[in-house]
Amino acid sequence: MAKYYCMVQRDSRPRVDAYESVFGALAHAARRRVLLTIYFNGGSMTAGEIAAIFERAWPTTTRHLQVLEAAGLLTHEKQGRMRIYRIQRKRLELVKDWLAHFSRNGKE
Amino acid sequence: MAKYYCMVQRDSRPRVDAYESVFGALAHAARRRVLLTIYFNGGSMTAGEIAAIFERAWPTTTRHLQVLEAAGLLTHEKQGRMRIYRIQRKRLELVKDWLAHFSRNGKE
DNA sequence: TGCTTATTTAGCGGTTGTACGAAATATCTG
DNA sequence: CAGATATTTCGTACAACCGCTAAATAAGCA
Repeated sequence: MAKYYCMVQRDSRPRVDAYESVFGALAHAARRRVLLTIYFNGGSMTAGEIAAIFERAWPTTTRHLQVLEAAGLLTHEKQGRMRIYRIQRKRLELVKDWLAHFSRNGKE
Repeated sequence: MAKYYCMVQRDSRPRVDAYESVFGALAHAARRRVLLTIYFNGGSMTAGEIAAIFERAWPTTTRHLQVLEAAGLLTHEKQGRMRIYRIQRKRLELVKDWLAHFSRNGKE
């Protein structure tokens, strides 16, 4: 009866949850597009600018923005009655970190 | 009335669909764990070995394997009555490719 | 104050995803 | 062939997700 590496991460729970929320957020095409759109428009946009670009109803976009923010991929600040969403590129590195598991040098 | 980059990818549909399936597959913790587990066990494992490690019922794991395979992250071959799943590391580079959009040099 | 603009919250159908147990398929073994 | 092993397919129940409309909140403006 052979033994296998199980890849359960018992500790570092915050990191596990972080993967969960980040990968979850990136799982939807609209949310990936939101990130790209904000990024290519200089890193920040108001909710209205974002919502105007997408076909969905505004509340739908709001929801996506919230998912992205919960994942730490966006932050927002108020400016008057507008909310400015700013991309957190650093957070995307979590994905890169996860991918790095598969690039141990020494393996083909 | 300002104009914004919209980030709609009208062409290259296969690539868009590929993102969809790959990010979708990675959105579930169990599937991410399957990939890591197979990778750290040498790149391939039988369905039974994989199913034995996870708490879920076997049919559930089968489904996850199918999702991963549909995304191109795994392939399988039959060997007798066993099915050997093999990781396709190359496919993970799609994720890296997508991330690369956010690392234009010249930007802070 | 009352009207407009900006944006979110609430609530509700519809679709999709997840997990399970039972049954089916396929292969090996005696 | 009969039985055991390996794995998937099927059918179902439940939860999560998505998108919508209507209503609420909040800020700016006359």
